[in-house]
Amino acid sequence: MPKITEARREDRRRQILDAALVCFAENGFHQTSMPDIVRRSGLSHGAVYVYFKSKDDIIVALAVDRHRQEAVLNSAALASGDALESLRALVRGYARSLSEPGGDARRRVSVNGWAEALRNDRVRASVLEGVETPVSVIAALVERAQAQGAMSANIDPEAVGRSLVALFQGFALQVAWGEAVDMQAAVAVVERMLSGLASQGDVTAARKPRAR
Amino acid sequence: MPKITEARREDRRRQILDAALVCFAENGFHQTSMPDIVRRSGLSHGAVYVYFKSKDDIIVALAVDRHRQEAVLNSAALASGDALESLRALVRGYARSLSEPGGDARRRVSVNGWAEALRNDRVRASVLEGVETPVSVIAALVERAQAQGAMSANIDPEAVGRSLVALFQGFALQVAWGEAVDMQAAVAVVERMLSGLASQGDVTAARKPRAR
Amino acid sequence: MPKITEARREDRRRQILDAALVCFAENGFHQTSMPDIVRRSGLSHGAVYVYFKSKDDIIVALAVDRHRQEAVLNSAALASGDALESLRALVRGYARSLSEPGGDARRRVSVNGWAEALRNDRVRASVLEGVETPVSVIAALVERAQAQGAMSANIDPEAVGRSLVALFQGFALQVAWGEAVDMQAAVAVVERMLSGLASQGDVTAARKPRAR
Amino acid sequence: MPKITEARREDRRRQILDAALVCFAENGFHQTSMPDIVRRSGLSHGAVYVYFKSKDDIIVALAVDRHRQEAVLNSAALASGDALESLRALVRGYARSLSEPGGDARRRVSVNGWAEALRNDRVRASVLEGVETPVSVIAALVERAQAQGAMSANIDPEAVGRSLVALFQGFALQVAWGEAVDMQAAVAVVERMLSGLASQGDVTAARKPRAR
DNA sequence: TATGAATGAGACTTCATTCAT
DNA sequence: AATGAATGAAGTCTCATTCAT
Repeated sequence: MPKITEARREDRRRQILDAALVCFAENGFHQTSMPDIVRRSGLSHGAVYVYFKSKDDIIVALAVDRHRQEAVLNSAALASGDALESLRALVRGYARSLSEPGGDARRRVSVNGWAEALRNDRVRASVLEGVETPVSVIAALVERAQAQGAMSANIDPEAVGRSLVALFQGFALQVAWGEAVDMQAAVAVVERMLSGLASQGDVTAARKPRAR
Repeated sequence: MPKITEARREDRRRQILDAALVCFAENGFHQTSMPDIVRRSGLSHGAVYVYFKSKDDIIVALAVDRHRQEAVLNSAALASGDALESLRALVRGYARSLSEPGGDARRRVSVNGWAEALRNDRVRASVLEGVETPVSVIAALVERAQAQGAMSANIDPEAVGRSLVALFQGFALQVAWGEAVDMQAAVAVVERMLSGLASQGDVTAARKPRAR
Repeated sequence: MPKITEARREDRRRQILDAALVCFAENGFHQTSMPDIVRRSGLSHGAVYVYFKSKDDIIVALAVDRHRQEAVLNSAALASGDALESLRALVRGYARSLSEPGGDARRRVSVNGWAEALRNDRVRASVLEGVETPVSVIAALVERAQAQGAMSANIDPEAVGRSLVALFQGFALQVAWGEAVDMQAAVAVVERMLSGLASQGDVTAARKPRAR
Repeated sequence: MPKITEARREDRRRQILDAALVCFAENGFHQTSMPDIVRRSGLSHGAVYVYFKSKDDIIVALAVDRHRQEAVLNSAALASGDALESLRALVRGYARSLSEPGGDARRRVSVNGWAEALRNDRVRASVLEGVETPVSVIAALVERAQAQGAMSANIDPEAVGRSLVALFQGFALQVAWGEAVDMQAAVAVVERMLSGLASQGDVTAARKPRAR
């Protein structure tokens, strides 16, 4: 029989996470103090601790939130029939999310999360799941494309997954730094790169067998 | 007139930076304390402050070191004549540096540096220079390849630069996390992708107009 | 006009005190938090404050409870006729209460109460009354024994009271610590000691004047 | 090559322990804050932490100090030849230490230590050793007295040890509380009690002429 | 140069208690 | 009567850095 409604409870949580996101984006996890978050959230010190047991829990909650949002993006990709086209759609989706205005803070916090994942097991779990999922989705699409004859059979599906994910991790990094990334041009290049994986690319492969 | 030789001075500096690298790799910049570094360096607290004015200076010094090492990798690429082959060589060079055994600490610290670059101007300068340089080198190679007719003219050279750099930033991240990245397979995929940028890729493009 | 019956009220009180006793026995008064007590009592935070104005009130209530229980033990002693035998009975009563299984928590909390009595006036009042009462009872028995000729007249009755109480305070302490106190052997020794106070001891005393 | 001499170091330590003793005597361990100790010691906050890793370490250090002082008292007792007289000397020694003017703070802290020993293993170790040592010493003296025929053979030596120690623990408690304990009268009673353990104290006393 | 004791601000978190519901 | 969210003061401890030696 809680004294406040579930909705209000969720509001408070969000209020804290929003405040934390802004602080973390500005100063990183470990140079943001709890007083910073408290101040920005407009709540009292103790109130924050009602909703989150520790600063670490706030960091983890943000990582989980982030991962949950991205999951939606990925799950949609497997629906369509044309595997190659699905891949291209996925690429465009990633690109779009990197161009999203107002997503700055979230992108900066993501980069902080990558570093945090190196030593914080809970963050690591969330972040790695956020990486492994798209890798698997892409690998599945590649396999489907290979089955459809649209992609050369001697390509390692997982390697394609890791490569595309790596590509967008790097883009995310550059965007977070505020570098002048021309996302449209980048997508054009990536689509050319994808075409290198398509079947006709094999001709090349046949002519120039790679050592391995 | 220094009371110790320049060589000894350099030794001390290295001793401190080595200690700091290990600590930072393990715990990140802001969860490593000066006492941690002092302890691991085997020096005294005060001695460390003789060589570095602040903890921040140590972080920056490591970033600069890192950047200096990478510069070598890039500068070599422009020498050879065949631009496309140079690109491939560059790719293999990056891949090799990611597989280098014993480079773990350095790679982990790099990821921390990416986050640090978001808010620490001196680190940012160093890190961004470390990104812009290869972007330019690759763009130059692409332009040369286009001039040689080995690459389609309607590709944005800088976008290729950003893409390849992004790719390896992402790989670096995944490797730093300890994920099972099959670097050899990855290189194979990247070379296929590069072939998508090569001239014959255009033929494909012409034959199979992209939906969008 | 209370909305709940007096019985229910008393139940709640007991529920809280029982929970507090367990917590205090485990962690002491000041390392037990109100949340600890609330959790263990199964009540809500606010409910506890309905029955006790403060944490201090809970501590005092336990001290008073304890004192009330012990009072019974003492009051019985004055009934019998043979003073010396009454003393022995008292000793056996104390010993029995120290051996009582399940009394562990109460004994541990007592020791905490002794320390608390050093600075908390309300606890002090309760605890000291719990000491002064048996001292008086024993002194009265000694005086009666002296009147009956069963005990040397030149013994200070209050000193005997303090001594016997001290003896059992010390035993209580050792038992609370979980030391291997052989209570039966201890009682045997104490009875021997009591016999030293009995009349025939005087002969010795007379023959062998103490140095001091 | 410490920057300060060992003596100065020891001075500082003592300065802190003295301050802590006064604070603990006044308010107990857990109602004394580190700022309290810092303030009274006249040192800076950080300086205290140079000498003691934690508040707990200060508490333990006091317990150890205390135990070391008492050890002297006990070790002396085994020297003399006459076991019964040694026992009496021990009793007078204990009594003297309870009358020592200026020992108030130390006695109050001891009582706090007893409570602390219930849950703090390091304090417990120190405190229990401080109890077990005199118990053993007394038991040894009793055995020697029995061998000398000065004490009835059917008395449990350890029980005597525990009893005498208990007696003085109880006295210490009453003195710490500031009760009007007439130590001289108490010693007189204790010596009578001891005589109850001597051979003639036996019911059999008449039948069993004592050696001495 | 080098030492390491010292500083004191500030970190995270918990607490006893209150009070709107 | 009872709930449990909220308060904000205060707790312990660590930190980057300085400076007497």
